[in-house]
Amino acid sequence: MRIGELSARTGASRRSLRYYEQQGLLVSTRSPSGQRCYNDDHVERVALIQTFLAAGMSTMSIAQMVPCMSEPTTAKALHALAVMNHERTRLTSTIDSLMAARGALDHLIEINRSFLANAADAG
Amino acid sequence: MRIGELSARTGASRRSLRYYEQQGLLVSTRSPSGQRCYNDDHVERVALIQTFLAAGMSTMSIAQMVPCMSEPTTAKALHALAVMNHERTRLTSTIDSLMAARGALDHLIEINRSFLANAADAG
DNA sequence: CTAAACACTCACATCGATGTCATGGGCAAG
DNA sequence: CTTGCCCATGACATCGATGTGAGTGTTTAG
Repeated sequence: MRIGELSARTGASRRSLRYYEQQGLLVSTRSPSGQRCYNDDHVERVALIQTFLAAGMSTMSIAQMVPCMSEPTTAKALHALAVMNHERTRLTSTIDSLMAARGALDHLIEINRSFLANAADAG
Repeated sequence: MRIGELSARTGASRRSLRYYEQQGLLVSTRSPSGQRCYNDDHVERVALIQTFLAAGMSTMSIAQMVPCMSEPTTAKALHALAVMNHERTRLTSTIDSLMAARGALDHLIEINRSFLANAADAG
């Protein structure tokens, strides 16, 4: 399939797909005229990229974790593992932050409800 | 206290503190010469702001949720409540995304470990 | 009094993923 | 051949919180 179809299937814009390739997250074969060709595996790969990007990872981290431009090497795998552990730690602490924020928000919501109840009584 | 001390106590830069004020997240009284004066309550307030910013909320949302520039009104409280519920939904779905990403990451880590184990056997 | 440390405002720079526009080639249907 | 749609590349724009630097006034310690 060409880029338009991959875009439609994944929800990623054509612009983004080209960007992912430029950043080494995605490879494509090219037709004789230079157009990008993809297969079903690429749909899954883009989904993974989207999952990671949505989690706030940078394209550089993703490229290091899930190389696609070169053969896997022991050295690269070790580096990838280090990056993955780092990102995992970051993810977990971000999740904690978000849960803390949600707790604070719940508290505020409660306060706000009380204020509105009092206002209703008074008014 | 002046801005330097508030910065030291909260970890927010002076630049950020002035920005929060400009965005309506923080108020300060001014000394005759124009310097900002804060009290202990401001330390807590900045902590709350940091919690929300770290959760990816915008200063505008925070300003709507926790107004400090004007008297609370029923209308404003209703608006604040709407924003809070919206942010809460967003937070929850972001947390879900992060946990999904962490799951995907764990899967990759496992694959990577297997690869390294095989490489060690072969090498 | 003086020097150091702090504060003020204003303006410009930064980062990263993505949007958008310009310009031009590729290909199928009429 | 032409019209219309898809694709290619490259350059510039965007957003929001924060960094940074210039130029100037303020407070405090010696």
